[in-house]
Amino acid sequence: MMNKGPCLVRRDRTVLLDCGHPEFEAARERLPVFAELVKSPALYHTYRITPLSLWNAAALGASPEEITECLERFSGRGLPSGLAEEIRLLMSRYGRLALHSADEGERLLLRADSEELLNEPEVGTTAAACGYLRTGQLEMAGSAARRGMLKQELARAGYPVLDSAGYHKGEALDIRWQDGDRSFELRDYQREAAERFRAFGASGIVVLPCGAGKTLVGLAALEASKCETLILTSNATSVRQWTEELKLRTHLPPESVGEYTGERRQVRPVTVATYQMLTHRASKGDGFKHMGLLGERNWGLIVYDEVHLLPAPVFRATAEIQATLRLGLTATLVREDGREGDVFSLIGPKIYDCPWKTLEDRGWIAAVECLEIPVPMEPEVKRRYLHGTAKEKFRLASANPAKAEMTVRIIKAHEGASILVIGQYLDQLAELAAITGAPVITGKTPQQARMKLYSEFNEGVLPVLIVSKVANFAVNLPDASVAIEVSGAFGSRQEEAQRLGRVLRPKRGDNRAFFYTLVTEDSREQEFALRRRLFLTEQGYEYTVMRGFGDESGTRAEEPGGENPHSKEAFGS
DNA sequence: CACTAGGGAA
DNA sequence: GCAAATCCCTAGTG
Repeated sequence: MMNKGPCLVRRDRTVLLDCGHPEFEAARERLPVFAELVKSPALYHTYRITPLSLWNAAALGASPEEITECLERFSGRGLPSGLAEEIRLLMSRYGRLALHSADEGERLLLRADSEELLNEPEVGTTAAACGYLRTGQLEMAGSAARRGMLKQELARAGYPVLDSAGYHKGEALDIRWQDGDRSFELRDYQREAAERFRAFGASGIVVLPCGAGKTLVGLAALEASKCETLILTSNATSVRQWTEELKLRTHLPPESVGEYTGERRQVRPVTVATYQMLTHRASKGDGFKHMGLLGERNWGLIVYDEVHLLPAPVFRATAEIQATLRLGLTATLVREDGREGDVFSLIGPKIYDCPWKTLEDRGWIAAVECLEIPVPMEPEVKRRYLHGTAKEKFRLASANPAKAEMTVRIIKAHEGASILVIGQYLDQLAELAAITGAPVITGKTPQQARMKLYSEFNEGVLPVLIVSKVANFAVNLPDASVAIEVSGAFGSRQEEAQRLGRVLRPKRGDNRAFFYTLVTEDSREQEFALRRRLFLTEQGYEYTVMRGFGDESGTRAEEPGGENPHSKEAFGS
């Protein structure tokens, strides 16, 4: 089909990548810089170049020429007519409109680099709808209060705005690293990310994999900004982690660090709160009781941890406080609700990301082998499957009882390793527990019982632990060297990334880990399984399909010391 | 007053 | 387009 390069570039800004081509790897590394992976069946990956993916590339300093050259090289031929021009046009929009401050910050000026740009109906009417009026050939002016709204609406209309309106100072805070701890140093990529934030002198998002130490990047941002800071994160455990890191790594006195949660309401120079705290309301029609926290002190910086989880009301509130410096942290900038554009406009562009494989090459995270194990249905299950509705089909395939036996085989093959079994349905997990004898942790498991199981698992006393969706949230869940995914949500890319993250911590010895995903053969589960792994595929993870796992018996890896290399023979083929 | 169970929200 | 988990608040209990 393709005679030259690995890519077929189409006029609609999609790119087909041939997975069998010798230059596949090279192309796979370059494409994510400016395109998003949307489909990845076995033979061809489909990428899409969107305005947003181009703007993020532009924010990171890429030029349209580089992108066009890259596409030409990988397609081995010229691009469809007009495509290069379109890429140049879309990308050039980033930076052509800029916001500046005037009148001591009361009003803002929207400046364009050409008169035609302001004359574009999309630009003029959108800005006018935000209350911005023409004040000159190249200029419109309006209220600073509409700063977020203006950026959001213009970006939606296809015209991103470079925000150079600056930030208010915020209350100064004397924050320095705890220098008693000589062993502690930022890793090169953490320093680079923090440096980028400082160099930008503006808001933005840092993307790093699970376990790569995003918290430290956040602390470095605090240290660089030296102002009172509000940190927003996803859950109570994470709040606790932030406050502990703050006390451990910086010389801030404990009374300067506060937690604002259901348990305690401390508003201190550095305050950590949950998103749910901010968005809580007594009942549907009521107002948000705690959104006032955003203006409670003179915050100079707001850190949005797990920014991909940012709820809609916090978006709205964030639109109103655009004069406060913002740092977003996340492992996966993808959202399942399609609001990536609002993250871009209201928090900021991506200012740093590091491909997972790069961290793997440098040994900061484990090298994970991803294996897909097809599991057939027993005739009785198959019969019920064929008669079910679409929804029942997914449920039946996900909870396929034959997965239990397969799970047991995989556990056997990895004797001596720490193994997490992760699933979505409580009854399925209970059944697995009955068969394997391993304990289950679900949302109902009290915190104390969780801690006890965690530490047993950590010490290696407990080899197998079965976990429900708690694995998606629990930041303190111990690391494992093998994860077995037995079922998952409707194609959630984030969930897959989070679960893989459970085995990413570097391993002693050869630094290898295993991620198994059990998928029922000839079922609806397959399509969702493919969707789930899009983000990881984009990051360069390949899932090897392995049929009839463990059929040839007698191959078992055993090693003293717990961390065995899970001998290759056991995974032949 | 401290603690827990249960409801509502997203 | 589903099930499960989370968090916050309140009412009930001892």
